[in-house]
Amino acid sequence: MKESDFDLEFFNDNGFIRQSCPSCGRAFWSLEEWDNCGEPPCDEYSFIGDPPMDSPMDLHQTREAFLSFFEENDHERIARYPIVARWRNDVFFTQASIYDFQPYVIDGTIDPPANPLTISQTCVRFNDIDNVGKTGRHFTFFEMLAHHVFNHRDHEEIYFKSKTAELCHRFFTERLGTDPGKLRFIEEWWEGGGNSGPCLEVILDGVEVATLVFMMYRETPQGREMMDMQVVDTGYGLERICWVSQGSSSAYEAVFGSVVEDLKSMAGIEYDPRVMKEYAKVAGMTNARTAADIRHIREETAARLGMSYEELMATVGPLEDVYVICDHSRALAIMLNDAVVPSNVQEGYFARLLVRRALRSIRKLGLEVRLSDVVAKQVDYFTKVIPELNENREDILHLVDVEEERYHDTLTRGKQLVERLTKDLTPGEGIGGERLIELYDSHGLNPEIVEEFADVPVHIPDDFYIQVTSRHEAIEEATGNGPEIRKDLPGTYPLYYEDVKESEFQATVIAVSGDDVVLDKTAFFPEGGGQEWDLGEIDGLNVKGVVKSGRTVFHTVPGHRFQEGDVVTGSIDLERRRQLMSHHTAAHIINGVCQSMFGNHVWQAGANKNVNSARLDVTHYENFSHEQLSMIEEEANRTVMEDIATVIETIPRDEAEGRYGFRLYQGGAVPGKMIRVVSVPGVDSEACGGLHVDRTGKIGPIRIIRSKRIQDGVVRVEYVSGMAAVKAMQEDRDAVAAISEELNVPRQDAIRAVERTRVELRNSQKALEALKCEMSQNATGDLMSKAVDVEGMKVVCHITEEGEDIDEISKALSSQPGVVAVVARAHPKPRVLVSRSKDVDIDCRELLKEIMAVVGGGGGGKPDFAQGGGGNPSKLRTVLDSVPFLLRQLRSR
RNA sequence: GGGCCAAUAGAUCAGCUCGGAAGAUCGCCUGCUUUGCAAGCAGGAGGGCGCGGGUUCAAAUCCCGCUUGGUCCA
Repeated sequence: MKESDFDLEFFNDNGFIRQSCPSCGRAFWSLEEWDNCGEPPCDEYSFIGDPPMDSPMDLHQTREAFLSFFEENDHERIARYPIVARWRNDVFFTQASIYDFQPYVIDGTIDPPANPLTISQTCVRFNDIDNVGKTGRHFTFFEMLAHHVFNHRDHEEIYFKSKTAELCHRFFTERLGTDPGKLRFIEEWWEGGGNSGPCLEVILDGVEVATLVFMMYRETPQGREMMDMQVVDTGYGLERICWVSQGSSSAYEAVFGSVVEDLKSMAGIEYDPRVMKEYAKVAGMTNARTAADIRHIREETAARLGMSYEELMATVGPLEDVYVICDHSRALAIMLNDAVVPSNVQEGYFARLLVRRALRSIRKLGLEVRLSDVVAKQVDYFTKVIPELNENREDILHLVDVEEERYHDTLTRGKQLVERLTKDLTPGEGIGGERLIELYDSHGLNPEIVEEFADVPVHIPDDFYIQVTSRHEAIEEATGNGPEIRKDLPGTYPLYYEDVKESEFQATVIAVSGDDVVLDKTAFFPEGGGQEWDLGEIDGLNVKGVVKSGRTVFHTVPGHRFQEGDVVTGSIDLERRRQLMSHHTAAHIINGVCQSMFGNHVWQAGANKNVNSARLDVTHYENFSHEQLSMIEEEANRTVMEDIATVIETIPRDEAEGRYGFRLYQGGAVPGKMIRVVSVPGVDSEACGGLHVDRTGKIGPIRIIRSKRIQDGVVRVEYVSGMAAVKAMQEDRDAVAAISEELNVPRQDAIRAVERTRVELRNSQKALEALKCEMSQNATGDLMSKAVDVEGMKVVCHITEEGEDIDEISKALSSQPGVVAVVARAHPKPRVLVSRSKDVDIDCRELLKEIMAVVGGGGGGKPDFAQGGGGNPSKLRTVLDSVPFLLRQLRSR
């Protein structure tokens, strides 16, 4: 057996005993000797009703106890990071405190904000969402308390394994008053996100209260490598510790404070602590993974209490719904505060999921409460630790209301759908199988709701959700890799950041590859941040494109003959650049205006600025109205006219974040220690690598063209500014002038004139149609007089001339009594209609068949009307003449 | 990022399986009945079947692509 990773000074000097658990076989350290490792399923909870700590703490007290303890022990307390991990593109949400420092702190790109540090990080995880409310310990939203150390090999070690275990032990014993002998440290191995290392699970009275990870290795295809950075990554469950301190029957009872009490009394729930205690114990023993596990927990609990499954569920069921509402409303408050806009894609979907699940629980309990009211309680409860919650209060609650309304609409649609569906069922037939799955998967109606809406039996298979999942599993995608970065070339010095108005420069060619030229320095701005590249010339040759790869700028200069070492002269098309800068600064202003106008949930979701037009995508729950677009336009132009000096500074990342917050990262993740921040003071500050005007007045007019909802939760604002805006105004003016001229009216009357013209056109079309119909009616008299009598039927055959309406003539003829009408047209393609009066007994299809047999082509229809076409038009005359004969033949069969 | 469902009259939908002259209900308009209202009776208007291709004598209907909305999953 390999030597222990945890032969620590702290354990050895203080008399800890290394033991091995007889049931799971894992090694653990403790001051006392134990029968097992203490973690379920080897052991069960023993703190319920008998907390091992000095005094019960609420959530806020627990957090404060932790953070202040580590502050007193030389850790710097830092603020939480947002719950949407915008600095990363591999995940949506912050799921652990270490996420805050990945990848740039861990890989050494930037320094940690403090070292060592302590934090309470807000997190969400959705993988166990089905267990929330049921197991007594699962949450979607939780806080991870942590102390972190980043030991780089170039610096002296701050502390590592031994001190970590010591601090942990001291926190539980000294600060919380836990009996030292109760703590057990299980040796484990941790792997995640391409890293790995040994770890200790800290067990207290049957529950894992902390995990101490020592991130030391990088897992590569070549094997395990030691990292330059040795990281202490601890995670203490705030909710767990709070729960243990109270010894309550479930974590939910401990952490939700007054919110859970309010809901219980609203729902009129009587709480039986004896049942819940047993339930929590059994749940704690089970690694709840599937619906079957949950069922097992319930059966086991019922057996222990000597009651039936149904009796147990009558007690536990409503409580579970209360807990779900508490959990989901809390997660929503934080997520919406951190600017998640509910939608049907990406991170927004998880917000929608929470809203809908919470509403279902409210519905099940029959509560007369809006979800936003519950979220408001959570906002109130958390605002003392997250002050922005109060600032964003209105915005958060509005988003919840909008989303509740959306679900209401879905249910209304769903109800109609189910009613229509059940109408067509044969008596006794129910809804089940594929149909039930489709109602959920395509229409958002889960089986319980369908059951409620339907007045027929609904058969819900036990593995319903598994079937839904398997539908989605079938296809696995292969995502392509991004463009390769050439790292073999030296960097290009960016002259464009020094003086945006300097158009001429000299530089030396340092590499050549096909049409691409690399210079030692350049004033050409490469494509980036949604801003298009500069155009211009190098030694008189046109530059077609400029891109940056890594730190190297490539100029595409077709037909060049440059060689390494050549000294060249570049010149920039400054007019173009001025336009691009105008569009770029305008984007920042529009973004800032939208945020202050509509709320904190508005974020940039994408942008593009070229020379003729520009667009900015922002997160928002509905498209902007014309009035709102006008307001945005007015406000943006006001900012322009105030002629504010823009500020561009390159400052350390932590300083920038401290000053402007995470709103900086409108354009997404930005690597590096130093960040270039572009500010329009009082309006907007963003990390941005683009080129900007130095005063907002230079933007010129900003003109919003239109907006459209490009996906649920994202609105695209199309705009132009500067000379492009002037051009757009001119185009509009010219268009209106052209329209008025065409209509021969003064421009202020143009709209009325267009309306009138449209109505007139429409009336004329109607009149023409009526006229055609009338003419056909009139023509019937003429045609009827030429009718041939065949066995009492008046047979009319006619080939239409130019201008006659074949359909109307056919209809008019057969609306008279006793008629068989064959109306044909030769151009542009042969077409034959056979119709008859109601009182005539022949099958038009058979007659048509005979006719088309001669003409060629095909046809078909109904007994009283058939139509066909194709074939040879020159045969029409002859075949129509033979219709009386054909009819007689048919009759004689 | 991916799967599924949908788009037809002002609104809600049928018609699509299996191609053959575009329907229902509500709402709207006119008239009658009623002191008035709700309603009832009689009549009427209202439709480029989301867009673009293709197959066919013929497409709302079948095939392909797109747009818009909904929904589920990650």
